[in-house]
Amino acid sequence: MNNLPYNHLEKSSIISFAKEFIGKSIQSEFGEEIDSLNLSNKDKGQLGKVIEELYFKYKPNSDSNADFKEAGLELKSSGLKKLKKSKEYRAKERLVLSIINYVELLDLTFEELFVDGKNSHLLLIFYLYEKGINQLASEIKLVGDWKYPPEDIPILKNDWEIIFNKVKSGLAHELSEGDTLYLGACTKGGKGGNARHQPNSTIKAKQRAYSLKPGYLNHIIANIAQEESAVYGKIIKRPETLEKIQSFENVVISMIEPYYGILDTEIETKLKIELKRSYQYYPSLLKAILGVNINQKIEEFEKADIQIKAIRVEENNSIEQSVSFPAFKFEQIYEENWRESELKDLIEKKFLFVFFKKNKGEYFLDKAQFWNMPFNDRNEVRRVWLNTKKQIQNGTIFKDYAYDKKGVIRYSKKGNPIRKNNLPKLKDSNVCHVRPHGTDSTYTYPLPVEDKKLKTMEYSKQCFWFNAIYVRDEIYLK
DNA sequence: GCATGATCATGC
DNA sequence: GCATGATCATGC
Repeated sequence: MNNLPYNHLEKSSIISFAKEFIGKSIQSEFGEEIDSLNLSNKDKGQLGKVIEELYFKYKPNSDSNADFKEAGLELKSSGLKKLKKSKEYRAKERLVLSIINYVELLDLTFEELFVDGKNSHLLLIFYLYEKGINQLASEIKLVGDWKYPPEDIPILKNDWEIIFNKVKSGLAHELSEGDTLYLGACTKGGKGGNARHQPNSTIKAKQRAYSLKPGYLNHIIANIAQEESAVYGKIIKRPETLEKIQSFENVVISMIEPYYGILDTEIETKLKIELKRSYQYYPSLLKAILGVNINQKIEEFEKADIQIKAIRVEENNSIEQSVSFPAFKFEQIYEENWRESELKDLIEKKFLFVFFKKNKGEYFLDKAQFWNMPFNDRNEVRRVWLNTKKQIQNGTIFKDYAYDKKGVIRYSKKGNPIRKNNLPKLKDSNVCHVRPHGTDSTYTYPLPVEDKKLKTMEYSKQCFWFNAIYVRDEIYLK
């Protein structure tokens, strides 16, 4: 290893050498050598491994040591996607760290893994992801190293403990990324064939790896790119606050709790703000309670990728409105399988539900609670997703127009014909359904397959909804 | 009063 | 001009 163009014993040398790779690609620099590596199709996705071998001329290892074991640096490559609107970069997906060995896990401490061990100091090489372009030909866009700052350690440790305790209790098969904030337990490996034994249970569990969740990875990216700016609003100013109250969730709840039982308008008065009665009223009120400007993002929520939902509850404890998500792209569902689907990612996230309850015609803040979807319900969502996909594949979304008693097509207030569809309905599942979600019904997304009845290649935007009854019974009343 | 389709208002 | 979080509107 004496002829290396960097000093493999020194982190700083490795990092600065890595930065020289920015703007290039494996294909552009080592095109002819790629073939000599005899990469299997599986390896072709492992850009990090190839970079290590061709660029660093360093033999990769997959044992429990870090990749650059003398220097204690773990090399990770990951994709960046460029946002269309803002042109900013975001993580294409979570960053997968070491495999969670369910049996040996119980011998390793958090510190051995994330403070001193393999995952403690990362050398991150981000390539620019573009659809249809092989990783090896992708441009290296951003390079930097990452050590967990002290204020993140309590949250990471708490995450690790949640994973640890679930495995210890024989519940490895029920692990979910929504269990945790920054550090996730993501599935790794393809369909079937990857079931592992776990301690204290005879049920086999999917293979999973520790991962840095997309929100947290975006935070890292922003730091490395020096783009961290005032658009983030911190809830937790000092790490000590966190250690004292034990968990991030408790900190957030303890900030909302003082407003329990108080009318929305009184909360405005207390906070010395005036909000308009728009559909954004309750989300805005919540941000104000958390001490964040309305137009700011909340740093911890971004890092942990927490989904906030403001819900109105009626006097008889019913919830009238189902809970919407962003509109999906028909083409994307058509192309994806469940494991890599957007919806699976979404429902594995952690949610913060804040309930505003009606009393004599006015709403007061009733309670706030963190939640993530139980294992069995996630399977039910999968079923609904598959049914949705089937309609898209078959070109059978459109069912019929809505007619009045005289047999004339009904039109909406805005003058658009009302169309009924075959997508999964409220009654088809006790967890979720599909309904329109756009500015109005003329806002469409392209269809991958022509709609058989409508003879068009587009349809009104739709999204998945949590059933209102599900939210009431499984979250509000629990 | 529920189920379903449609749309509002804001912010980027 | 559209994405989004949320809520409205109408028929049955």
